Amino acid sequence: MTDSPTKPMTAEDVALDLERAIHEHRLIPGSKLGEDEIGEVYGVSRTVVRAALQALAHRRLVELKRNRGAFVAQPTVREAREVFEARALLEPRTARSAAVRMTDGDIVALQAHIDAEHAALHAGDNGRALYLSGQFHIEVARIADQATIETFITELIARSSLIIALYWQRRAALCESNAHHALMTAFAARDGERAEELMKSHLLDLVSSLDLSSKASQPQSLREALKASG
Amino acid sequence: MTDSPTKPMTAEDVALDLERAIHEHRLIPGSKLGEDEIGEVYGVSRTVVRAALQALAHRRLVELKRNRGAFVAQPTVREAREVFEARALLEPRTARSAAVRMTDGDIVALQAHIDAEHAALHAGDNGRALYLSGQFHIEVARIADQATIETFITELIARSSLIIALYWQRRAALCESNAHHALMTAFAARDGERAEELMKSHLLDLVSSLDLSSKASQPQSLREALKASG
DNA sequence: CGCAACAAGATCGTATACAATCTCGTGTAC
DNA sequence: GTACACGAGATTGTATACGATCTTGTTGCG
Repeated sequence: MTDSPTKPMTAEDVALDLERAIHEHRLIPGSKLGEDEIGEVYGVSRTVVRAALQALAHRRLVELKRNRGAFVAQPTVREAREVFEARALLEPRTARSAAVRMTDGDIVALQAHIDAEHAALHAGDNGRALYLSGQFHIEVARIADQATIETFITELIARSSLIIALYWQRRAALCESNAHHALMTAFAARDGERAEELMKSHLLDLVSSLDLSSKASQPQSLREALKASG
Repeated sequence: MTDSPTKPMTAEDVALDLERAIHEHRLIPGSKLGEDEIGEVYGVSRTVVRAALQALAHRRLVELKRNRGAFVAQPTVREAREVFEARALLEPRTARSAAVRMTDGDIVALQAHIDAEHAALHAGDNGRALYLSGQFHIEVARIADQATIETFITELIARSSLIIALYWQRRAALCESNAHHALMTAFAARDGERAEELMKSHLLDLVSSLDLSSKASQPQSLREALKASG
């Protein structure tokens, strides 16, 4: 089990790993992503690192500043509202389609997903719990069998993770527990109408758990944030 | 006006130019996009060409095949259906928002857009007319003031152009003329409800103008197509 | 003492070179 | 005559090298 001759990772591998790290809040918004640094970590050249960063930039997960480098994106309040507007347009109808097409196997898989989320939560691994709660939404889109919409939702979920990192205010519990469980009952009953409504309220709850008062924290740059605290 | 000392284009410039060419059907689905060839055309190195192609690949406009190169994407029948499903979810509600927020200036600009489309059509420039008809939808999204949704719609419009290139059957007239004009009347009246309904029917009309009988033409590769004709 | 100009270091942008893989034509065996 | 195997050519994948730009510490002037 030597790890020295690890076969070279491709750009997509690096992008996926970075995306996971961002999703789990191991990389926080604003973090600098130096090309040499990442290349050294994964044992690849800057060429593939750049490709990975460009891919993430296109998904709006990192921001590329010319001659300055790549940073984990910091969605503005406006972008946060837009992301949840888009989710409100896409996800409820997708949940309805999923409810109709849902197989028994899908239900088992979804329930296992929720269980894993709870397990991570009880283990104190909030990052992983947050990641899994996002994956739940993506699973629903997959079951709805709409790959294009699934791609959009996947991007919106990832951006939502950044938004939560920046604007979360209710630190009590991860919102999902109840909402996702309620959705499961609608799925089990193949009740598309109810699934659509539940998803709609779930998204509204999510938005209301954020602090999007416009004037609030948008630390455009680390320097800005430090200035303010000084 | 010498063009020899043209300053070097950036990757995004190349990507935009290629996207326009695809959108105007100057590049048809399946076309090979050789890196050296493109680099020579735009006077840039393969490095920037690769970045441009990767950007287009992420927008699903080109397909990257490992060790084989980049090709203009050939959406399958299934992808075609999915694209219009997604548009059906996003565009009607967006048209409603646009109608409410519409300013007099917006209306003038939109009307000018339609006029340009008709002019291109009468000039026989079908490619440009198709491009402009797509831009109309994007303009609506811009007026709705939802940048995130606008990004999605922009991608869907571009993919729709590929789908039209592959599956168009009514060659009579570009579908837009009437539908877009009708939308304008709803916009002028700030009638969001009507704009939403009109956009919905417009998209349904679009789908019904395609030949999506599953077994039909999907020339996976140029070679396949030529084999069949031989 | 504060501020602006300058220079050294670091990081990114682009081009080029080399290695890996695939395509396709040629030759040989059956 | 057909089919398979081999090799030359071409194309992509990756790494490295060099130039441009930005950051930052220092120095000199006001």
